[in-house]
Amino acid sequence: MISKSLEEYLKTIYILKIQNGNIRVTDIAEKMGCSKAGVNKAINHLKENNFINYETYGTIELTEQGEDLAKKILEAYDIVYVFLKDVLNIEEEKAKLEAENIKQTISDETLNILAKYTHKTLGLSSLECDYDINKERCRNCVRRKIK
Amino acid sequence: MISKSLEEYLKTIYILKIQNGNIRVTDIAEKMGCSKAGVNKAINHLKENNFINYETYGTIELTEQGEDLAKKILEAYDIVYVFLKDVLNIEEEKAKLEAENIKQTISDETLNILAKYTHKTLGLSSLECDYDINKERCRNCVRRKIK
DNA sequence: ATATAATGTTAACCATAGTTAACAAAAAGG
DNA sequence: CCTTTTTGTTAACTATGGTTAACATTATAT
Repeated sequence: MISKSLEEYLKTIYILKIQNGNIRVTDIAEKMGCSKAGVNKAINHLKENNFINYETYGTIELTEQGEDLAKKILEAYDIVYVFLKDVLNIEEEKAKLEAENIKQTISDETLNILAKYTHKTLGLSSLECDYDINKERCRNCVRRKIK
Repeated sequence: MISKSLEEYLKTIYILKIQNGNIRVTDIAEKMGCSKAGVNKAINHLKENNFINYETYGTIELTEQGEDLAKKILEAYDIVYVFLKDVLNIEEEKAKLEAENIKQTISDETLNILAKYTHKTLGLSSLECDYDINKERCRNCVRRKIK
């Protein structure tokens, strides 16, 4: 298990790789509002734990394990975000900020239940929701709608 | 602002004072599953921040500020707990554990919204819910039911 | 090609939040 | 009342997760 702090770095790396293709320590530091030294430490921890490949002064590449975890972190974020925004009707920007924090303290089981609850509440109850964060995505899940 | 860790100590002190009347470092350490040395450090921080009165080898007393915050922390816990248990139908013990964690990352505003949502969802929609964690409790709020 | 700028790394430091082990004080029992 | 036990405190240490400042490396521009 990796810390929530390192998960945030991993998530940022994943997002930046999709957005920018390449990825530099400076980009991560800017995006996360922290020092390059902090990023350097984090990526070395991520490397030790086999979530990224990295050699000093080299390029940052996610391993399969790293990509899987990054996706899972984003899934967790989305589940909480949609619940806050569409079920509780919390304003978008506030919901984003809040989802970022809340997702870090929710268990996988509760996330699954919350995803199903949101799905049902938003009027998709005729469709069977088989969402499981650790397995395949539910093809009909409300989450797909915001992608 | 006090850390989430110190809030947990404060909450435990408040609960133990209600349950046991008096309160000792050892009680807190047992309840929280940590060392007495850890408790000692925590109560000194709480003292510095005016949440408790304490002199070395003396008795621990909550200040007004301390009692207010402890109550607020318990309110936050209850809001999340009831939502998890009665809205999401999560099993009681799991809901307790989870509420303990989740409450630490939710803002006051979102807690207020969640309390109102739970209230409405559990079929109390004919009653006006004016719950605000920083003000008076809603007299008709679902939260009152579990007390 | 080389000076300069941008980027990345490392060392030394800080705060939080805990630990164990040794010690001090208070309470309890005989 | 004095010994033992319980309780509380302190010092030294650990880990995480940051920081700044100095330095190293790489990239860029002329």
